[in-house]
Amino acid sequence: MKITIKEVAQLAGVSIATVSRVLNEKNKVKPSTRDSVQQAIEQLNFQPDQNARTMIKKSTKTIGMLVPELTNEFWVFLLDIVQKELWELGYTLLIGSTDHQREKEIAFAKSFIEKRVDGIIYGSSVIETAKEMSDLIALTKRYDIPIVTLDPRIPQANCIFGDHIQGATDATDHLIRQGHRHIGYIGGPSVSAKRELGYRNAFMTNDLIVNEALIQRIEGLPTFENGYEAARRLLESGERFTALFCGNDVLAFGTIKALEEHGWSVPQDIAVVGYDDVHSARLWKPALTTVRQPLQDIGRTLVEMIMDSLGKDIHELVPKKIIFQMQLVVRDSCGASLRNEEQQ
Amino acid sequence: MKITIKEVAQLAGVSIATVSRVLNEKNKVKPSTRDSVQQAIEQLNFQPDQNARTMIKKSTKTIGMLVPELTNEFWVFLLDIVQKELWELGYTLLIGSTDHQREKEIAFAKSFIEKRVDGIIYGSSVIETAKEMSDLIALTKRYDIPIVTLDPRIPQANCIFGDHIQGATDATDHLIRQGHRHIGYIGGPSVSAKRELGYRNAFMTNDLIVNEALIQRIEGLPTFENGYEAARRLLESGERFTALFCGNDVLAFGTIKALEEHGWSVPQDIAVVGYDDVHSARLWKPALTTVRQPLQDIGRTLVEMIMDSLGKDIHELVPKKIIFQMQLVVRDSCGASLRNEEQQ
DNA sequence: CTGAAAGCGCTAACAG
DNA sequence: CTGTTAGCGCTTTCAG
Repeated sequence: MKITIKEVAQLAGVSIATVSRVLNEKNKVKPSTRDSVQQAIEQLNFQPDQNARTMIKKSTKTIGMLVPELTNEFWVFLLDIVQKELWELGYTLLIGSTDHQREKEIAFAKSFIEKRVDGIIYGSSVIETAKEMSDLIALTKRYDIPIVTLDPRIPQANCIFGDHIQGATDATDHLIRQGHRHIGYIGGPSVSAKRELGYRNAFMTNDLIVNEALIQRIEGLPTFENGYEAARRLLESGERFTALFCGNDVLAFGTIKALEEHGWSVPQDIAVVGYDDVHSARLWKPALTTVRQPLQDIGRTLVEMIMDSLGKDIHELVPKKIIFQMQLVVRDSCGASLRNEEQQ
Repeated sequence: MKITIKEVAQLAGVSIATVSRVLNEKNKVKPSTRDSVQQAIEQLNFQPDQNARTMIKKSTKTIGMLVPELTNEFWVFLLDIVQKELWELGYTLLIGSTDHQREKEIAFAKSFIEKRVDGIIYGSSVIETAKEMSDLIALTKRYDIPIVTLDPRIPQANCIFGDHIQGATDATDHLIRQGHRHIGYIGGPSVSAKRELGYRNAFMTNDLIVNEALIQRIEGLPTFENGYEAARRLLESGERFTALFCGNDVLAFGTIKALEEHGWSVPQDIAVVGYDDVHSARLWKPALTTVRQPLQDIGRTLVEMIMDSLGKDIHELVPKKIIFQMQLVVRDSCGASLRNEEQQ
């Protein structure tokens, strides 16, 4: 039993055009007719078919969002912010969790395009080469679908990214200032390579040399378990190290676990710094020193940018790039507070 | 520059009907024409418009999912499972985070209906009365949209729920068996009331009496912060208690924090048990004793049920109710392992 | 096997 | 102010 604009029109004793008018609050409809139409709508519990609307209006009022994983607080909180922000603006969110896999990204993007989303928010930590991205971009251009990315830099698109080189440099530099010289790094392909670069950068600017043996790249996802494993490998390598900088907080949590199982306590025996400043970072024991990404700002800007590009001709668009500063948040795991106490 | 089935037909030198046929792999199309059509499709990078399709096929290949919050691992992991499961089946997920608010639930549901999702997965911990739910159900019935719920029990719908009375009873009973008599409960309206009932049930079956002063109901969301506050209130009340059962793990984490700040260590001075067995429960210090919800099974069943009801006439449907057993997972925070060691 | 034509439910001119 | 009508892009009879 389908209920369409036709049934409403019939019940209200008007034409479908009139019903459409009261639905869209456009051309003034005589109050009395409007009332009877509205009454019919409520009586029938009529919900206009968005798909039919879309065919004409060319807008689905939905945005597609691609995230690499849903098991990392960072992405989930971002998702949450974006979703709420969009809802306020009358949009709903279609989501795709891509597991950091390029094929899934493309597959989801295609399905988004088929659904004719109004825009795509593309979050990823995979490093993109221009060639590899051309599919996605070509597709979205083809269908005039604006896209805004978080972290991947695509010349033709609006992009937002954190200054991870700066963030990672600050984190590593902080460790160096604490007197550490043997600092390891735990990261990998699923973590922005910028963080490793920042780590190296801090060494360079301090005239120090990186011990390549202290760099552990995890193969799979940047999970707790993989952080744990990476730290174990480092421990077993026999190399000497007194501090560890981890590509993200979850990795740092796993790392701390491995360290403590090994009998080392953080930060007394070894300093650990994470990245992201996920909600649980401050709750962890020890409270994690980490690099804060301005999540709220990022989420809002993402939505702002996508909304901004909606009306416009995508081919005329001058791609904007917005970069966010990262902020080192010193807590317990790096041992800085410990040192300060000693000095006092 | 929009590219439609028309352009493809033109390029391939056939009618749009033929293009449609190769798209839907139906009536055999002569291999040679099929090839040229397929070539045209690729050349133009044609993505058929799902909205137009939907108007005829009556299926959007998308499912809407309502969750109360995205900042609790429980719902996020469930979301992740559901999303992946659906993707395998060729469906995409529209999400709505309702903040435990009834109006948002209805508003999202309406927007889902307008988009003509094929089905709705409705997760909530809000207690529903038949009257309050009638809107939502009436709406979905009206538009033949199947709905399956997680935890709310709606007579006319397929429902899945955990046996939270059993789970909470087991948890509390375990504490009682450890010798605890002064056991508090931290919960509230945004946590299934079943958990409080299970808590009470354990007291009854053990011929003990609940001290109502030890029940703390949080007003807002069941967050870390609110768990912390509830525990503080309990601490300040001056009431005596040696164990605390928390309505969910996040609440338990906050509780532990408050307890430790107060100078009590868990589990030596006080036992704490949570609920859900969220991923970080085992990583927490102390590792949290909690009640495990079979998340994987729940997610899968949710998808299974919604898929199951897709073809069928919703009005003929005999609502299924599936109940899942909860499982107590004993770790460190309840002190059981501690006692065992002492006894040895 | 393939094309022509009739809609799906709605909006947007265009008349009245 | 309101009704008629022509599509939106696609699928689906119904003929050839």
